[in-house]
Amino acid sequence: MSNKIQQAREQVAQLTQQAYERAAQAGLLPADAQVNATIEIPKDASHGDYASSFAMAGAKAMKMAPRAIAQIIVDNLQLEGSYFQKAEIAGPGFLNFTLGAKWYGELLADADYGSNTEGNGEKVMVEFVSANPTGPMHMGNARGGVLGDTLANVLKRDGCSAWKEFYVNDAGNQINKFAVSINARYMQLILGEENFPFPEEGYHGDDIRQLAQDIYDRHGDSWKELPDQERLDRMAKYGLSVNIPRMEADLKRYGIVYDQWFFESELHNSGYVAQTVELLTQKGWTYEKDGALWLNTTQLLKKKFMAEGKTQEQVDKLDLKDDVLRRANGFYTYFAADIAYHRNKLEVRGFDKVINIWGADHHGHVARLQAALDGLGLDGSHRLVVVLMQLVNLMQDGKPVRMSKRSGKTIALHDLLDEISVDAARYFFNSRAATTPLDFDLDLAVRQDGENPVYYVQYAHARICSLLARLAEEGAVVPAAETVDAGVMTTPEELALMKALAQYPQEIHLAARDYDPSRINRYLVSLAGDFHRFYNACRIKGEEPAVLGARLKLADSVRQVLANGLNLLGVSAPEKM
RNA sequence: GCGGCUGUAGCUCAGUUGGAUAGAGUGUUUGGCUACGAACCAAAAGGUCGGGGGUUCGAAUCCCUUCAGCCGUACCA
Repeated sequence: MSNKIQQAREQVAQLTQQAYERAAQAGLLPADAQVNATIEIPKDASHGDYASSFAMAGAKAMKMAPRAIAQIIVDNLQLEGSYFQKAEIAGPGFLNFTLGAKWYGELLADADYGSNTEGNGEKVMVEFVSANPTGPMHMGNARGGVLGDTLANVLKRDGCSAWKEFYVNDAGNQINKFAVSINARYMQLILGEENFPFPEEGYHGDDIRQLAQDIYDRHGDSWKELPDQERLDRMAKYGLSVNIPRMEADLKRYGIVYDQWFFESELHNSGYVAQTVELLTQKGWTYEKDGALWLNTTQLLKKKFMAEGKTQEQVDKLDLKDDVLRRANGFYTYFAADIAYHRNKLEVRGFDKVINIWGADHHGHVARLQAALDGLGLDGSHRLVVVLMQLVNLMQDGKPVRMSKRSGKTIALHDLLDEISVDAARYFFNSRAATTPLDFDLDLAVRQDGENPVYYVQYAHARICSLLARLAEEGAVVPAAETVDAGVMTTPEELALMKALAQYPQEIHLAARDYDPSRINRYLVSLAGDFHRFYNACRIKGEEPAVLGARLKLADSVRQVLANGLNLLGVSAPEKM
């Protein structure tokens, strides 16, 4: 659907400018005044549909009172053939424009709801969840999952080419801890719990015991005699072979299917991490100290911040530190692998932009990763976008429940989905902008009633489907758009509903632009509300044919937008409830 | 110290480029189905937009300052 909101806005600017030029030519207003007018949609419908600040903004340049300017503009406006039926002066000098039948007619005639072209086919990757494969996914992953999945959907509808990716951290210390933990449980099975100490830093969850039990069931105590390193390698390999498909299945159940699962281990095994670090060295960004290889992050960050407009003084005040890329023991750090991974995204796979959904506790790593990519000449400062997601507070009985992976007391995603519907979970986790903490009320979440706003939206959809079906039985079908006269719909409820429909493409664009898919939730609730009010105020059945047809068309358009919007969120649009 | 996020109605939160009387849900109070779905709608009540300065025709929004809460500042990932 073309963006009717933008079109009307542009026309207000155009009409106003033309009126000004006409008046200037007639000597009524000073010529060649540069006026920077804003055009907005008034909150109060009695102020018209669009308001221009032209007269107020031009008062200084023209040395005239705003209302006097406004009067001359209105006198010289030519609205024939435009989207508008009238323009009035109000308040300190606002020019208030009211939409007419032409605009509403085009709106209903445009059937493709929500396919923008603003994204210009930009190749974008959204990497999200990327949970450690050492245990079940938790509430934070549940939020990040919806956020990333929905954002990618929104970007697609805005005209980008969006790719969904999961980065599997199957290398490094966490995996080592994972192996050591399984190993300890395995040895305890054989030797008895008291005869083999469980490592202080290990994972304490029951899932680790289960993995050890599985290994014991299959192989008995035959792994006990293996050399330590080989036994640990086998433990890790087995654990990952169970956990990764399990994560994939849990996410699929949650409505999330990735384009690619990318393994960190491949970056190491192929030598790409080493090669990337070597490249940084060639560019002069590294140095050796205490046996380790360091990245000169301080310099890179200073360069980045200065380029962003910070002063030397501000930059000097910052508490910056360099980072280790290769440890004294010869192993590469996670940071080194992350640089290589993002180089792969931008350089090897050629994404124009990469978006990462990260927990807010990782915010300290954003600037340094961008700076490292800058150091590679990849412009990470602009091409890497990190959406920092505030953590989820699990609430029960009005009190926060502390989560800790170490103690094993986490609420897993699959447990959550046993309690509440996927629809409710997906809607709930997308109900707030990523930057605000989310309180997840367990008591509320388990309720599957009207408390959750998702039902309000779904109900509107089901209501329309039912309505259309009922009328179809009586021979009243949705008319073709070109036969509909939108001008017969004049009640405030009908006008408000049509304007709400027109807002959809704009919402998609803003959600994409701000990386904030939670806008879609709020929009859908608002649209559903506009529909319910319309439904309550305007009857369809039994009305005269022109009105019946127009309202039927309107209801069907709302149904389509609700269905499209819910689909973006990964929430079902039921025809019956 | 330095840095990030947050502070708006009793509660949970919206608030596009600065705009007109700061909104919605929920909760409270009161109404509306012999009607196309009442999982709905309508009305009332509820505010020092954390505090203080500044910029201007005009500030929840921009700038400065200050207070409070959460988080980060590893040769962990």
